[in-house]
Amino acid sequence: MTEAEFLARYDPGEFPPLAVTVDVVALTIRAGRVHVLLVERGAHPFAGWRALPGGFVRDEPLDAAARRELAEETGLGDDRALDRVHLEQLRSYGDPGRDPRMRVVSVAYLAFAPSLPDPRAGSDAAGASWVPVDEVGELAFDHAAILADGLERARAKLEYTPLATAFVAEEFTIAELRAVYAAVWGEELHPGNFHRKVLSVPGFVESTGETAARAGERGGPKPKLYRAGDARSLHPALLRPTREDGVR
Amino acid sequence: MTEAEFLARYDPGEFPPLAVTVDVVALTIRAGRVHVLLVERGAHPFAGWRALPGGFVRDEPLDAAARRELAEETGLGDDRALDRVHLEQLRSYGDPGRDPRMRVVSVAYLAFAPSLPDPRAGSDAAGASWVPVDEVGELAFDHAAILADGLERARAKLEYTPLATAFVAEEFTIAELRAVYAAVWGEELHPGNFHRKVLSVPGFVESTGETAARAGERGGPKPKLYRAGDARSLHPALLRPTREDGVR
DNA sequence: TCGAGTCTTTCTCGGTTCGAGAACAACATA
DNA sequence: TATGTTGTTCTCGAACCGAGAAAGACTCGA
Repeated sequence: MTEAEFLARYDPGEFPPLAVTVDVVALTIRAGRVHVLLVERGAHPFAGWRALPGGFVRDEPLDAAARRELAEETGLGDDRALDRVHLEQLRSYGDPGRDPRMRVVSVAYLAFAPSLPDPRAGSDAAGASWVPVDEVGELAFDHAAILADGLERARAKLEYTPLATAFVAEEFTIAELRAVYAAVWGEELHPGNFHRKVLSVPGFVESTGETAARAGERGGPKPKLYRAGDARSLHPALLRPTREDGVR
Repeated sequence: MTEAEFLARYDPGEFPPLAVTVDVVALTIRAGRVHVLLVERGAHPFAGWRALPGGFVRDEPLDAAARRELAEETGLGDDRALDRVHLEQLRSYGDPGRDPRMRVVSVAYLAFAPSLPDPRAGSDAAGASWVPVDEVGELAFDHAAILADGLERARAKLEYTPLATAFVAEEFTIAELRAVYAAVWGEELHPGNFHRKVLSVPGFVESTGETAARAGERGGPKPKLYRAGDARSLHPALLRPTREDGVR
């Protein structure tokens, strides 16, 4: 049997019905707090509940599906702002029963974005909005668990990758970078030590040679400006302040 | 429309045909070299090629499917040895065209096992065997890329998790643990420094108080025995010997 | 305009960790 | 018994880290 013959005989119907979706955990930072993009579901199941943006996969790669869903829900489809969004696969969720309609395997993606404008509702969602992660209540399906996994992944990746630069504008100050770490880790960092570490890691940031036009709202000198370097991992790493021994 | 009404009207056929499989990257260490479990495909497509063990997902959680496939391909279905295998999700692969038959989304799993016996071929595979990873040639589908991703994940997880203990027996020596690191990272480690670091990380290993009955084949004192501790991450981490700056 | 407070940036200091090397005893093999 | 190998412990200097502080530069309110 040749490959062509096999293809002709192949019957997709022999597999039980099963759908694949992508769900996107899109994170950004506003006013020093981590926010996640949520939509309000208009259709059953979980009508009226809030959920992660997502939808069924079409004839496209998985990451293209994730980017498409993100563009639709933010209403930034044609905007160049989405090009700067860092997108990576989180993991897949496929427990039977996680969707009451049928077996649905969802490939979750994690997106990191600089501060984006408020979304306009796309066609799929009754409404979309950025919600502070500590004010997110119950979510549809198992989306609360997916969000928790995404946040933990983000916290971990700050340690050993230059991920924080995805949350700030193209040019940024060390203090803005420190604010990203403080928001995601939920604790303040020593400004002096943070400054020393960031500048000592090769390829993390590079100086633009320029200085911000204005200082912070409450005073201080005009900070220097930096842009992201070419490093893809941080050596040495920027470790989180010591966790209690119990966590391990 | 109530939830029940919605379920009754729901038509799974409106989605394009699509299949979900699990593929398993099962790693073990034999004679100081990393091996991966491969099967020889008996059916089209890629008949005669080697591939990762895997198959279609049934009415079961994804990780249960991965464990089932692993049991079938190793022929260790009833054996208690599989309980000691560490299994975790790697990531999903779903590019259109990765399977010539139809759209197939594969959820890849990564398994770490102490030295297992040679597999007996299961029903799905013409033959299964442990192959040194540096002797693996071309593989069916995109399995070579999946294997590469799995190896990179394994290398990274050795740094900050007690994963290495999954490759050794329940009781082990520090030297055996060091051999795991040497095999996965592909370079020798300083015995003295490794010893100091492993014992200094809280919860990595705990002493059994006993000593091995015999020394190594080529001499040396009888080493002390340890078992895995209760830590789920290593603080401080066991960092890889410095990579070149170019890699970053 | 002046003073108080804030913030960036740089420096110091002591404790901890790390890599490299060495010492020593226990053991296997020839 | 002689020789080589290995597990374990130790030393030493360099690098790194957390905490604290100092010096300016700046904003805001009095």
